[in-house]
Amino acid sequence: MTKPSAGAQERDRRTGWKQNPEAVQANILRVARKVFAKNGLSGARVDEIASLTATSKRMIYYYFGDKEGLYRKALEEAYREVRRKEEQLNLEGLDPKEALERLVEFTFDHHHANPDFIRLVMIENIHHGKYLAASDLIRDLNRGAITQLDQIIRRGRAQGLFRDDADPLVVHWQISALSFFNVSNEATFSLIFGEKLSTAAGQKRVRQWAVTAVMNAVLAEPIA
Amino acid sequence: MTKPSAGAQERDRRTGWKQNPEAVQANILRVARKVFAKNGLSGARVDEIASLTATSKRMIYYYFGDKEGLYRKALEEAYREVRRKEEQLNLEGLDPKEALERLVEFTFDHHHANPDFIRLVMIENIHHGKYLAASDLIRDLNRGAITQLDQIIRRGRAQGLFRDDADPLVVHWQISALSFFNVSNEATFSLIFGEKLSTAAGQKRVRQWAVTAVMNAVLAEPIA
Amino acid sequence: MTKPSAGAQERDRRTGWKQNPEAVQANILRVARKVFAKNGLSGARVDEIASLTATSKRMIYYYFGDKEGLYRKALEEAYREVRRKEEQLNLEGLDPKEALERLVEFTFDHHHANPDFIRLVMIENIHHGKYLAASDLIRDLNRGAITQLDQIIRRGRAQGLFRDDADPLVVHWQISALSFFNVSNEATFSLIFGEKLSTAAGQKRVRQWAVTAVMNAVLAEPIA
Amino acid sequence: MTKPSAGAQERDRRTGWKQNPEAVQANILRVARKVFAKNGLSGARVDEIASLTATSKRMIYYYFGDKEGLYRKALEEAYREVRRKEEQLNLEGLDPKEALERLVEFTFDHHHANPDFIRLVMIENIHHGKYLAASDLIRDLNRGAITQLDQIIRRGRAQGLFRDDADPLVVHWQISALSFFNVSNEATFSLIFGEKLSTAAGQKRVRQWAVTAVMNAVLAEPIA
DNA sequence: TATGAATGAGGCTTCATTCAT
DNA sequence: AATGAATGAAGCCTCATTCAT
Repeated sequence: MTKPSAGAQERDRRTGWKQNPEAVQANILRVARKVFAKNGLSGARVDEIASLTATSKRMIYYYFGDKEGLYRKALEEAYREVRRKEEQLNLEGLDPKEALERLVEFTFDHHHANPDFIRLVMIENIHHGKYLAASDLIRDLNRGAITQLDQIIRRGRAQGLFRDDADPLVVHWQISALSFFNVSNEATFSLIFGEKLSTAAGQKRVRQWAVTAVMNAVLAEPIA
Repeated sequence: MTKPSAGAQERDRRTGWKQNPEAVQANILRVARKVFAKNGLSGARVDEIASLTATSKRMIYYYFGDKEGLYRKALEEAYREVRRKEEQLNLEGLDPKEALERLVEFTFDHHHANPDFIRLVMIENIHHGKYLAASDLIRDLNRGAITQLDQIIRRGRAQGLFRDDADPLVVHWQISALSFFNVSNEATFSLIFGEKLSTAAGQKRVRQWAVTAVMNAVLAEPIA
Repeated sequence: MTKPSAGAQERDRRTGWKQNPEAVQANILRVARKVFAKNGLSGARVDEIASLTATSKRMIYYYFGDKEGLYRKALEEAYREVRRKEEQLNLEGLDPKEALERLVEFTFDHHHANPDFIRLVMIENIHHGKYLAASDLIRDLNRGAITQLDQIIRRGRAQGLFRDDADPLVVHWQISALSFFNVSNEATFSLIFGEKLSTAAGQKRVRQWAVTAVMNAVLAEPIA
Repeated sequence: MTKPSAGAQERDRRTGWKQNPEAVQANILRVARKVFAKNGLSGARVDEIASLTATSKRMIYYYFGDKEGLYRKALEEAYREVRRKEEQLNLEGLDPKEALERLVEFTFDHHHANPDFIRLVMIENIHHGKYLAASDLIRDLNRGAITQLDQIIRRGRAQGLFRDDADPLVVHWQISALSFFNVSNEATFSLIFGEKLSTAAGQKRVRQWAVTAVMNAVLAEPIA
C-alpha cells in the first residue's frame, strides 16, 4: 500500500512533472504570463491560471506566495527573456549605419512578435511601475539594454556619420516609442483609423518608416 | 414629468445641484475617469467612485446601468474632450512646415498634460478596444482626428515641400507613438533608465527630438 | 413585479428584521458571542456564526468589517452588559459588612450565571488583551467597576470595621479571582478532582467559603 | 533495530542529536508547548511549530500523528513537569501553619513563574477539558496533587489549629483560584485597572494577601 | 528515520449589484 | 430622483495533512 503504484512512477518518468520543482514553477510562470497579459493584474483570476497549469492552485501559493508574487515573477521572467534575445544580436561587426538599422528592425520585430511582453509592460505602467520598482533584478537586467546602442552611436559619431547631439538615451526612447506603440495601441488605432497599418503590408510600411525616421534623426546628413 | 416640482426646485437652490441630473452625471463621470485611469477597469471599485462622488452609489447604477456602462461613458467623455481641444487648433493659415511643427508640439504637449486620458487609452487597449468598438460615437469623433494633418500634408506635398510618400496616416502614427509612449511608459522607462528624460529639461529635449524626427521624416529635403 | 409581495411585507411586519439595522446587528452580536465563547477567536467559523443568524454572512462584513471587528464588538457588548447589571446593584443603604458580603455574592453568582462572558474574557487573555487594549470603550466602562467596592471599603474603614490596609484594588482582585476561577477552570478542576464542587451543594459551599474568605481578609476582627 | 547503525552514529556525533528519537520528540514538545501557549490550539500553526524545531514538519506527524496528538502530549508533558516540582516540596517536617503558608507561597510563585503552563490550562478549559479528559495520565498525576495539602490540614485540625470544616478540596480550590487568576487574567486586569498589581511590589502585596486570606480562612483563630 | 514537494478542503473577504422605501 | 440596507457569487488565501523518495 505504501509502495507507489507503477502508474504513478510511469507518469513521472514520462512527464517529468512531479517532484520537479523547477519545471512546475516554469509551467506556472508561462501560464501566468499569458493570463496576466490577457487580463491585467486585477483582471486575472488565480483560478484560471491554475486550471491552465499542469498543477494545482495550491502550488501557485506554495511557490509564489500570493497573486502579486506570481505577477512579479512573471514580469521578471518576461524581461529576462527579452534581454536574453537582445544579447544574441551581434552588431559589433557592422558599420554604424547598418548596425543602427538592424537594431531598429530587431526592436520593431521583437515587439511585434511578443505582444504578451508588451502587454505586461503596459500593465506594469498602469500600476505606475510599482512591481518593477520592487525588483532589483529587472532594473539591473535592463540597465544593460542600452549598451549596444551606446556603442553604435559612439562609433557613428566618431566616424562623423551621426549627429553630435545624438544621445543614446533619446534615440532609444525614439526606437522604443515607435516599436512599442505599434503593438500597444494596435487595438484602438485600428478601430479608429482602420486596419490599413495592421496588415502585413501596412506593418512593412510603418517598419520602414520607423527605420527611416530614426536614421534621419541621427544621421549627420539625412537621406532625402 | 421631467419638470421638477416646486419642492424639488427649492431643494435644488439650496444644495446647488441636486435635482440636476446633468450635473450629477458630469460629477460621476469626472470621478470615474480619475478612478478608472488610476486603477484600470477591474482594478477600480464602484464603491470608491461612489464615495468620491457628491452622490450615492445607487445613482451610478441609475444613470449608467453598470460598471462597464460607466466606464464606456467615461471613455467617451474623455475622447470627446480631446477632440474638442483639437478642433480649437487653427492651423489653416500657417505654411505647411510650421503647421506640422505646431501639430506635433500640440499633440506632445496635450498628451503630456493629460495623463489620465493616456491611461484610459492604455486601459482600453488592455481590453483590446472592446468598449471603444462598441461606441459609434468615439469612432466617429476620432475619424476626424486626422483631417487637419491630412490637409497640412496635402498642402506640403502640393508645394513640393513634403515627400510624395508622406502618408497622413503613417505620419499620424508616428506623432502619436512618440507623444503617447512618452507618457504611457514614463514609469517603467524612468525606473530603468533614470529620470533624465522626465525632468522639464529632459521633456524639452525629447519634444524637440520628436518635432525634428517627424519633420525630417516628412520633408523632401531633410534638415541636417 | 416591482411591488413587494404580501408575504415579504408580512414577514417584515412580524419580525421587524428587514430594514432594521440595529436589530440585525444585535442578532449577529448575540450569536457571535455564543460562538466565540464556545470556540475562541480562531476556532470560531464566520460561516457558523452566519448560519445561526437571521441574516447572511455578507451582513457580518457589512456591519463589522471583518472577523476581528465582530469579535471586538461582541466583547464590548459583553462587557457593557456586565456593567449594566453591576450598576443596578444598590449597596449604598447597607452597612459595610453586609454590603461587602452582598457584593461578593453578586459577583460569584453573576460569573456563575454567565459562563459565556467568562469564556470571552479567558479568550481575550489568551490574546494578551489585544482587542480590549484597542477598545477605549471597554476600559472606560470597567474603570468604574471598582467604585462601589471603593465606597464600601472607605465606609468600613471609617467605622473601624475593616483593616486599614484593605485596598479596594486588592480586594477586588481577590473577589474576582475566586469568582472567575470557579467558572473558568470548572472543566479541568472537576475532571481532576471530581464533580464535588460543581454540584449545587458544592457551589453553595465554595460560595460561602469565598464570602468568608473575603470578609476575614478585610475585617479588622475576623470571625472565627 | 532501535540501535542506530554505525553511519547514523557518526552523523549523530556530528549533529548532536539526530537519530536520537527521544531528543527529537522532546525538542518538538518544548516548542509545541510554547506555541500552543501563545496562540491556543486552533491559533497555533503546525508550520510555525515545525520551523522553530530542529527537525521537520514531517517528524511531528511521524511521532504525534496529528496536531491534536501533539497538543495532548504537550499538555501531558506540562502537567508532568508541574507534578515533578510539587513532589520536591517537602513540607512534612514543618508545623501545619508554616507548611500551609509555604504551600500557598509555592503555588503562587510556581504559577507566576510558569505562565505557559497556566495558558495551556486556560486553553484546555476553553476546550472544556476535552483533551485532558482523554488522558488518563494527567488525571492520575493530578489526583495526587492534593495529598500534601490533605495531610497538612489533617495535622492542623488534629492540633486544633485549623477549623473543623476546613476541607482540603475547598482550600486547594481557594489557593488555586488566587494563584491561577493572578497569572491568567493579568492582561485584562492590568489593562482595566492599571499595572499596580503587576509590578514586583504589587505582586508581593497580592502574594501576601493570598497567604493571609488562605490562613485566615483555615485557622480556628484567625489573625487580626 | 527523515524530508522537500505536493494538495483538498475549507476559511476569510470582496465585489458588483439589487431591494424596499 | 434618490438612498441606506442588503446580498449571491466569486475571489484570494491558509491549513493540516500526505506523497514519493
